[in-house]
Amino acid sequence: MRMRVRLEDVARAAGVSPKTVSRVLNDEANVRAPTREKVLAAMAAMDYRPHQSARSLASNRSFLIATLYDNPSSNYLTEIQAGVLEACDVYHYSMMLRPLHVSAEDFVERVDRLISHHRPDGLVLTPPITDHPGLLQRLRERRVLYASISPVEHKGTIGAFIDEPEAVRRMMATLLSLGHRRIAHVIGHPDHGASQWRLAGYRQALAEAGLPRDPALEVAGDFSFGSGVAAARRLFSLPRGRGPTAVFAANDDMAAGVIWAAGEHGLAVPADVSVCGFDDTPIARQIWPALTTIHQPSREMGRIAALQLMESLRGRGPGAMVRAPFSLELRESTAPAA
Amino acid sequence: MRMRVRLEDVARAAGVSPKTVSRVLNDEANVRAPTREKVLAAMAAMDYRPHQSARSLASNRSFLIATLYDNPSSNYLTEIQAGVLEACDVYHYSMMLRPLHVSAEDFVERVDRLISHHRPDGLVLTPPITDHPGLLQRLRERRVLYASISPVEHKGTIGAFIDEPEAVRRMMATLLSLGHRRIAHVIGHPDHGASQWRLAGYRQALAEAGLPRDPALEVAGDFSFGSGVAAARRLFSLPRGRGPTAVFAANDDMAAGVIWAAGEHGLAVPADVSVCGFDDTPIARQIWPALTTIHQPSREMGRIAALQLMESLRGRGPGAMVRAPFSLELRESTAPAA
DNA sequence: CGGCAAATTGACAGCGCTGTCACACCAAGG
DNA sequence: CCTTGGTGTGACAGCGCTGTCAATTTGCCG
Repeated sequence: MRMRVRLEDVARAAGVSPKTVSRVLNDEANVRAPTREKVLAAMAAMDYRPHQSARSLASNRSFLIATLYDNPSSNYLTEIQAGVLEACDVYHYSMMLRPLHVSAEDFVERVDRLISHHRPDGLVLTPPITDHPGLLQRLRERRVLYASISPVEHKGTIGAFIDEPEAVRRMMATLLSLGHRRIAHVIGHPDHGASQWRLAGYRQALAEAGLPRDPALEVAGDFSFGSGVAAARRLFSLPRGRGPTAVFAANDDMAAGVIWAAGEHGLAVPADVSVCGFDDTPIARQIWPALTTIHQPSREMGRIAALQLMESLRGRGPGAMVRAPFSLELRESTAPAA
Repeated sequence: MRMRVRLEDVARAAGVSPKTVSRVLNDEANVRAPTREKVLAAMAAMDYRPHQSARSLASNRSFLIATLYDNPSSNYLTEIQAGVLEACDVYHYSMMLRPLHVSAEDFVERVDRLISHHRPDGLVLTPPITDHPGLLQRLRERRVLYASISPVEHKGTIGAFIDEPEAVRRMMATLLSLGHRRIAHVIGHPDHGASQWRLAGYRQALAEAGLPRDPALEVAGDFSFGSGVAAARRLFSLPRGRGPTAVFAANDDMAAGVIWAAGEHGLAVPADVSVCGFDDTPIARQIWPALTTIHQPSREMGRIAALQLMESLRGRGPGAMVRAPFSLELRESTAPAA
């Protein structure tokens, strides 16, 4: 096998110094156009591939970003991940993935070790890691740049989000307009900001519609399928007339659990009870009946967050917190109240 | 912020040469126990973290493995991925992920570029990439080590697999013992070895049971939920008495599609038709009724494959193709034939 | 105790690239 | 004509670690 082509070889071929090739490679200013052309031509002709480790060592950058998550929903995460990878492709970065447990004793320390070990140039944080005060503080101390997806606090943070309160309002309006009056809510994992927004939105919508709030209809979950099943069992065991005619679950996995439990209890969806979710992960279309839900452009959000991160790494402006559009997907799991 | 601790600093503190610290770091032979202790103590005391890029540059290793996939099933992949990450943790490797399209013109070239760019020490291949002759040849040419998960050809390859023919046999035996005689099969993606095994196993089981083979009951799919729906629509449209009483789908996603289509056609599962899948991905428990399926320990297989890879990278033996255990999960989607 | 092989340790030169700074060159102004 | 200041390019010294090979120490034998 041929020896690898090094920057020095390109320099020789182009008749310039290695440093000039380095300049072209890094897209630096102050290289005359003809020189740049010559170098680019030589690179192409020799099929030059820079050695990342050497670049990292010399320049103290890693061309690596790490995506941190602690999320039981593999569907959601796969989407985010795909978006981040798309963005990495554009900027010739690579990505590493890191599953974590926010509630673990050594959570911050683990991230710390990750940073020391792999020295990523930046991080992409996903909920609920976006909202861990201890971690955020540590990152600021270490001057590690990060982008957040759907964080609770937008100020001073770059990343992507959707207008959650508005989305919840739309979902509740839909259920109310179908004539539902006894609407239950399956609450998400308490560590997630999204759980708060969705619960608050649910309560506010009831209040605005002049409906009473029934504590029996607010059931705790943790975003997992199983917790949806458990919550639904409680709801469907309520005495006649006190149970819900519609269930708004804080995410799709739990909504799927609710539908599963409905089957178990001999309830037909949507004839006996309407069910809706949130996020529009693939499972929303893979269950029967297909789930009415809020479509959250997770992949796009991953892409945007990573782009913001890499642009601010490159020093191209400070980056921003970008609002992504959501949509309400009306499918077969909801129907007019009986 | 303190300057980073370098190997040289540890050497000074331990009173040995940098090279000796390097030896300890790399777990090399020929370091006396007391020396090793001293060095380890100094490392711990100073919280030393080696600089990966420097290691890579000097030793021409990257401590990186790449997992390549082209698989529509995010559940399956998430599991594999988790297993590979577990193994990476043990050996202090990192992993990168690469989605690809085997059928793309430039498939091999893309992998080639990936290798030149990131110089992973090894690859983990997942189906159907495990069986792309062009790629395998290229990898051998470039002397890139790889581990395969469920490849068609085991010879000369390291990785993990399950005894597919035996698993299919068990599944078919179960359906037959429930009294089913008209059993349909939804075939997987033609590029995947698993599709061949599962189809062959299905046919063989019918033959051994003395049942006729009905081409109308063998329907093509591609492992996706949607293809399961499409296949089932065809099956459920067969004239009375010619349709199946049980459907064996080549994976869970398609089985979920079949159940979805059953709902659409007003067929009850399992009262009117039994359905079973293969893989036991999370969706198997998240639909109603829960899916009878073959549990494939995907996570474990990912872990094993990555371990085999890293052990052979370390020169600890040649690595092996390891058989992982499967199990039949009897759930609610199957029942005796009507 | 000398002598030899094996085990252990260290000196040194890079790995392939970029930061720093010096130098060469040019246009405009005095 | 010589400055001045900006722009473009190159020389050189590392970045932090490991491979090579030589030097030293150790263990063991007669």
